[in-house]
Amino acid sequence: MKNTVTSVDVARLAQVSQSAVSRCYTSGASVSDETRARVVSAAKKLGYRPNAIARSLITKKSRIIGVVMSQLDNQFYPLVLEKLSQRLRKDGYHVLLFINDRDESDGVLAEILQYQVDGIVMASTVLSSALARDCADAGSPVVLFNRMSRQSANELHPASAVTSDNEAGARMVARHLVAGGHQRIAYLAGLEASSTNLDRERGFREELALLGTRIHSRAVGNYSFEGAQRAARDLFVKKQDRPDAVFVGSDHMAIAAMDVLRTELGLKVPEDVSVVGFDNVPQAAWGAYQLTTVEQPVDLMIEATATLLREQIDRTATPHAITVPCRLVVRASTRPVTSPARTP
Amino acid sequence: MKNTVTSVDVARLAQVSQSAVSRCYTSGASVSDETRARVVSAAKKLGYRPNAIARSLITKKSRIIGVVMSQLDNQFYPLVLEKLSQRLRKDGYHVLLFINDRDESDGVLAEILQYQVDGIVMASTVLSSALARDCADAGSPVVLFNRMSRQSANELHPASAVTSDNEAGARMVARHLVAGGHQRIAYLAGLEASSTNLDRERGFREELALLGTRIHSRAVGNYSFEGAQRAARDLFVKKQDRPDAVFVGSDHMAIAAMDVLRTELGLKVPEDVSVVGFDNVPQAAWGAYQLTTVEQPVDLMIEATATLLREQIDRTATPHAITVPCRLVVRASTRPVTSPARTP
DNA sequence: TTGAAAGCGATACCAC
DNA sequence: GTGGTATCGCTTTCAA
Repeated sequence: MKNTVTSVDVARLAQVSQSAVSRCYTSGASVSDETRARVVSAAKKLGYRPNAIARSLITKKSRIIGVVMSQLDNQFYPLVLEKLSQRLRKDGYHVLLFINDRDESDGVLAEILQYQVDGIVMASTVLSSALARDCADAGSPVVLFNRMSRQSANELHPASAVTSDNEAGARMVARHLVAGGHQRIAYLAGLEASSTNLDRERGFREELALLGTRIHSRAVGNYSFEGAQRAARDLFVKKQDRPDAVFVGSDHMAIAAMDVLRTELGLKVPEDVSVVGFDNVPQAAWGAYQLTTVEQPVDLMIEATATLLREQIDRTATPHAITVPCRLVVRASTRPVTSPARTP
Repeated sequence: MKNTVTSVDVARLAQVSQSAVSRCYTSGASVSDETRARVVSAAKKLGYRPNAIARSLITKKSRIIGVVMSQLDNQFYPLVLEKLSQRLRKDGYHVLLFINDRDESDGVLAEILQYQVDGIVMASTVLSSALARDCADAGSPVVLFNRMSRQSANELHPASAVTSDNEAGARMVARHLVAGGHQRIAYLAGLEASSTNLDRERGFREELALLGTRIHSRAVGNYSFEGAQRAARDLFVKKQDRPDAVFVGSDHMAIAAMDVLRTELGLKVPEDVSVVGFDNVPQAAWGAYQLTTVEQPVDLMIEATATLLREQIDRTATPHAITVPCRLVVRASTRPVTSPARTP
């Protein structure tokens, strides 16, 4: 922070008032061509850049959005971060990033709010719902990304949220696996308290029931790579009555699970066991695995996030939730529907 | 940005002067216990939080570091981002994130500078060196992460930089592969103009020469997943005189290459071909591949970055470069040194 | 220790 | 269209 050249300096050099300089940098102000020319040239000569901090102070708009995230090792989130940052930039916003590491999460909020952010996007699974509420209480527009909060559902503490239709996605998986002739279908859960996991598991369970079957076995991976490795071992270590398919609560965990299946347990995917993920990570993540997955439409979700933020910032609508559809993309990690297993 | 409760409000409620309130929130100010107690209680009652924007305006310190990054699909960078953000937070700094998408890069600088950041970390490969120079010219402390700039080397336009010893790392790879008995060693290059790639390739080439051999074949992947896939096809598609080892310029590309080798070309790693990467991506990235790689010590690099930033911010040292050692971690993607290939 | 007052660098409203 | 002036919320002398 060394840029010591101010609008006053420019005004002096350009022989105009300081107000005139200011007008040249605020859109929709009336400045004569001549004045503007002199200001611009003076500004260039001095290397002047308007001070966004000072501007924020008076306009009461920082043009900064606080983004709270965790689990950047799950490739879904870097992807979201990248697209979100680009999308917000189009609206003239910048991203102040807060990465929270499980335990600590209260300090984050206080720090965010001090920076007078215009809005907050919470894309962190490990964040307590209370936090979102606190933000809302503090008057800051908040959008929950990929998670709903109980409070918002109850309309007690309104917070906007954007999610994909996790339940419907999970139902598709159930139908796909049953149609593929699978008999012993396991579920590898994410963080049990998270809304995504609750919705996915519920949809999966209910649709299986409709199809006359049920979850064969279940383990918890807590949305972490190591957790999913352990869970996969638990599910598949015993040879008898082994699952012949597993629906994993996230792509990130699905990749971990497949590693274990193939490398440690010598199982073939999908010959021995079909694997389905959820989320939509870039190909660089699943690579040769050709993972069948329920894709969340990231672009739509980002767009919805931008919309919800705008609505709250402009106070043009009250907080609400947007749910976008997701779709099942079948790749080589599951057996085709007309599978040998179907006609044993 | 709605927090309309100011220090004046608190002062009124606490029956003290506004200055007194301010002192309670600046470390090293003298306030009596009684005054502090009244202020704190009033602040809590009103939900007061000091306005960081206003503070920055007067102190001329925003406590914000601009971080410029690209290629978040390369897992090395999310990892860096996470650790960097946490490290800077310990110093009381926050991260304003700029993700630049190849083409556009000039606009970024201007936007960063307007926010009066206290410093800038450039971890983007696609950034022109000129940009770093511009920042330095503007008087902003800049640290180049994982890349050197020609200018800084020439001492013409000083910029701090932290890199690992890419050249030494590449030499280790050369020795490892030759010791493993490999005869036809290929190099899969990253972005050809980048300093990392230049250093890695030079070290590799020179060490091979010392060992009495040379690069058998070479292709360019430009540090992208797709580019590396194509490059791997080019290198290995012809069955005759195929390389029996390949040093890939980054882990991200190495994973892409291994995908192609195993899935498309039916080659076994490391039986048919050994693969070595470079960078240090989390296990979630390479998973079952057990990739041999040159690990850059991320924590050391982050620490160096924080140090270089401090030095420049406090003007306690002139810009300079820090190079940290890296180490070869041998895993299952390369044949052991006492390999059958050695005694055919 | 405390309060009054002077800015920090910009925007916004005002007459002209 | 243009220049003066109050103001944004805070830190910082400076007397008291």
